[in-house]
Amino acid sequence: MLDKLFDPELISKLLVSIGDVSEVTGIPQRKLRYWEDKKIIASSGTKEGGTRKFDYVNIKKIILIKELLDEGYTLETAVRKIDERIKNLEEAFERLKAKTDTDESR
Amino acid sequence: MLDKLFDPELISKLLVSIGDVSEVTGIPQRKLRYWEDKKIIASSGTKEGGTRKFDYVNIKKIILIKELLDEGYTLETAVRKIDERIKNLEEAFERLKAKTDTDESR
DNA sequence: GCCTAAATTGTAATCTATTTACAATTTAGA
DNA sequence: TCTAAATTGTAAATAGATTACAATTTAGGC
Repeated sequence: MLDKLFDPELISKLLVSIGDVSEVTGIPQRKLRYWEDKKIIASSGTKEGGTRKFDYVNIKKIILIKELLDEGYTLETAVRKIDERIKNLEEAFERLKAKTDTDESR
Repeated sequence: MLDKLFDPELISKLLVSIGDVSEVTGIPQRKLRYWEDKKIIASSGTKEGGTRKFDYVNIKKIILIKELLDEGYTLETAVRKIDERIKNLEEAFERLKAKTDTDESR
């Protein structure tokens, strides 16, 4: 059944514009672009010459970075500290997506 | 902890543009606007005079409608048939959000 | 086949949202 | 006080979306 409460396949496809990410996270657009320039976060699904879109994992990452910045960490340190958590999140996501796939093909 | 794998609070705030919803679901933008006119789906977070944004539940709804249309149901029947499922989905979502709130304030 | 209502589609003109690329400014710590 | 990191400002151009008009297509009953 495709309508499990949280469908990881679908959630990972939800792409949010920079303006809306800015609203949700409280981080100014200009700063989000700067963080992307510095390869701290990545926008996805962006067509050549098109507009940035952020997915769930990257938005989560932005929120975590913000929390650590508010606690006084530098940007670099904040990123280093959440690195492991984000990696785990991504992996858990991939596992769930893979599981959904096999469930469906059964 | 704010970084549970699926954070319903965050997921419900992910707003997707009509163009991206169209890509994800395979339903043309024009048809999505028509469905909204007919009150079958709702766009949310749309500022006055701004652009439509669709949330997770409505995108899920669009996918379910599409499945039933492909099976040959009329639009009206399709909507009626998934009505209960969508209601359950919304309720489950609200329960999880409420739970997250209390968890955090503990 | 013909008729009707539902369902879908087309598109021009306009407006909103975002982009890039230049650079300037502010902040924190040695 | 000096330096590198971090952030911010903005103009001009482009991408993406809106509305509002209407036309067209489709399915089912007769």
